[in-house]
Amino acid sequence: MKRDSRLSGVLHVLLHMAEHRHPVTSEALAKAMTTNPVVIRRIMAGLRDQGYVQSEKGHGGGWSIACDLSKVTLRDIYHALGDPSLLAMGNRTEAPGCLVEQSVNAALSKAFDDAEAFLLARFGEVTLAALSADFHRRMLARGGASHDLETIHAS
Amino acid sequence: MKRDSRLSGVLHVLLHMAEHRHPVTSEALAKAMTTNPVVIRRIMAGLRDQGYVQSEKGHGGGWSIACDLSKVTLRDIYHALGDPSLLAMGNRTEAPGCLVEQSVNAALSKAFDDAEAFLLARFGEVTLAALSADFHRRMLARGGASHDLETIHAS
DNA sequence: ATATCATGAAACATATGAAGTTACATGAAA
DNA sequence: TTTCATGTAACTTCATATGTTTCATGATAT
Repeated sequence: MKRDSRLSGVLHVLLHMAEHRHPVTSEALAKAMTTNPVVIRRIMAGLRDQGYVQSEKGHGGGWSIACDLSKVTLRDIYHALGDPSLLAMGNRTEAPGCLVEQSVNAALSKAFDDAEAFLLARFGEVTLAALSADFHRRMLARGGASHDLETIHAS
Repeated sequence: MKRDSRLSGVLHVLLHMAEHRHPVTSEALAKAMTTNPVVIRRIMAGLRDQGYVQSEKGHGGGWSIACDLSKVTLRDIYHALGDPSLLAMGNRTEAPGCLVEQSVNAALSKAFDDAEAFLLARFGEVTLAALSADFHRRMLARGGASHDLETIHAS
């Protein structure tokens, strides 16, 4: 299965935005992500609706953080993306008449549901602030280079 | 993401086969699964290679169980299918130069890897015999109807 | 022998959804 | 009023599970 990388992408964007005082345009973010500005706007739409980020039009416009990074977890961001599928596997039929398939579904569903709950719980343990802090640690370890988005991505 | 239902499908097939003494044809299995015989052969190929089932050509041919159901787990079957993706999500880039993305990847990869290990562990706890036993319990609860594949799926 | 049955495998079609792209309307700032 | 940036719709592209057709291979029954 082709993997959904929206969560990965949106986190990347958020952490870059956190390094900027001023709004960052979709175009600048897209360049850093090697993608298209519309893709950025698309994955940011849900976060804007939830108030995690805000967008401004016109000169000096762009995206900026609108929340306390220490209060928002990966799970919150996941929900803001619209709860995309976590698992690549699923049951063949949801409400089968066949008793065999009911047994199979029961066993698999339990495992699937538990795995999803497990993953969501993990997401809930990680705040955006923790991610950002980890980034700053890596930055220092590498020699404390610039926080600038373009500089980071130039390497 | 569209979900992969091969594991679900192959388990359904195996449990039906377990109810038959004689080989079951791909066509009969396909009819029960409302799919195509070639699809059956395709998902069974890996299991045959691993020796969990065997196939015979010609009159009276078809598929039959070739293993001890109490010794084979869902995890074994999963591997026989070729280790398909378990998670629908993944990192945007595997080996990013960007330190921000490295932080994101590190956090997500840990959660993803743990969730996969969790799910595989669950699979490893369930034997085919346990699934079959669960089916028989459901059968008795419903009044102990026929084990016949066609009868089961006629309902 | 040969007709029939069943698998094995290749080739192709279909469907779904993420990702990428284009185009244009909306609205804010210089 | 020109420029910039987002908002949104529509479209293309791509990957992959699933479905289908076709024919070769081999086993069994008559």
